[in-house]
Amino acid sequence: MISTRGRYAIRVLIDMAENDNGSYIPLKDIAARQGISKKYLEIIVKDMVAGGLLVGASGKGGGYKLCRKPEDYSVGEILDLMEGSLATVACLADDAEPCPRASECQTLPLWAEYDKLTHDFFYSKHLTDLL
Amino acid sequence: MISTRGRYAIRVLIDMAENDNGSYIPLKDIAARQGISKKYLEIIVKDMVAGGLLVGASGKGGGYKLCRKPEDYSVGEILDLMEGSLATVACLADDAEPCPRASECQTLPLWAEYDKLTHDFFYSKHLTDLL
DNA sequence: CTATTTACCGATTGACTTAGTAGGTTAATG
DNA sequence: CATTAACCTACTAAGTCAATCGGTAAATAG
Repeated sequence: MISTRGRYAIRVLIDMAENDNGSYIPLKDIAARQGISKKYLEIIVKDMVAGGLLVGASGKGGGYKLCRKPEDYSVGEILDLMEGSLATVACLADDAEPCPRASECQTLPLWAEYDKLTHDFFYSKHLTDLL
Repeated sequence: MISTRGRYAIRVLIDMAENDNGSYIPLKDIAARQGISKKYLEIIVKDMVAGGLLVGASGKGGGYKLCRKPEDYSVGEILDLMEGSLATVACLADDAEPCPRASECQTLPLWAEYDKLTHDFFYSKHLTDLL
């Protein structure tokens, strides 16, 4: 299941792409339009800045701004960043400690195949596909 | 992420298919072969019986037995039963209360497309593909 | 210079889920 | 009738999720 972190991140990016006038957009406006708690969005948006999806600017006239063209954001990248991992099973996560059963595991190929399907699907979708 | 409930259920079925000699297999044997706590497997296997994946028999000489041919078990059915739902987002789960934003939601088609991909993938895989 | 706006930051919380464990009772058979 | 095995209810420790609370730092408009 995709959590609110990933889902809200995508909604924020869509909102920003559709309301982009070149200047910074205050989070307050995005939260109001999307009907999401501004306080909670702060946490999410902070991680998006850290992950290079957005740039922020403090003070009056500040807010957040996209730092790429909408077609250069893939959904897969957004979800990987916000969800930590899209891996189907723990042993296929990037930071997984090697599973001792891996060589004899009869289900691993199944999960690996599904993981590839998932990866290819989400990385083939871009922000522009959602506008 | 697929939890142990779904993963162990598949392993149990694989184990039973590979060690099928026509009679009932005690859970103790499966747990020992798979290196999984028998007590925990009890919970999982109980749900598998309730879901029509297995039949159980009490008493001496009892245990569990497959109730179909291995090719008639789809991975999708197993996971749907054990994980409750394979839905990517809550609003696409079978028991979901309708989302008021659904008609205007710009991401719903994305999740729906991915859900279909997931469903088709797992229902196309059968127990025989894992032996 | 100062009031306002806005991002940024850390800690906490309540509800829920996960992966088990503990301790039995019932059913069947050799 | 002793043994084996399924079946059943309850509990728990740890972790995650979706927030909320109460601030501090930075930038600008007037």
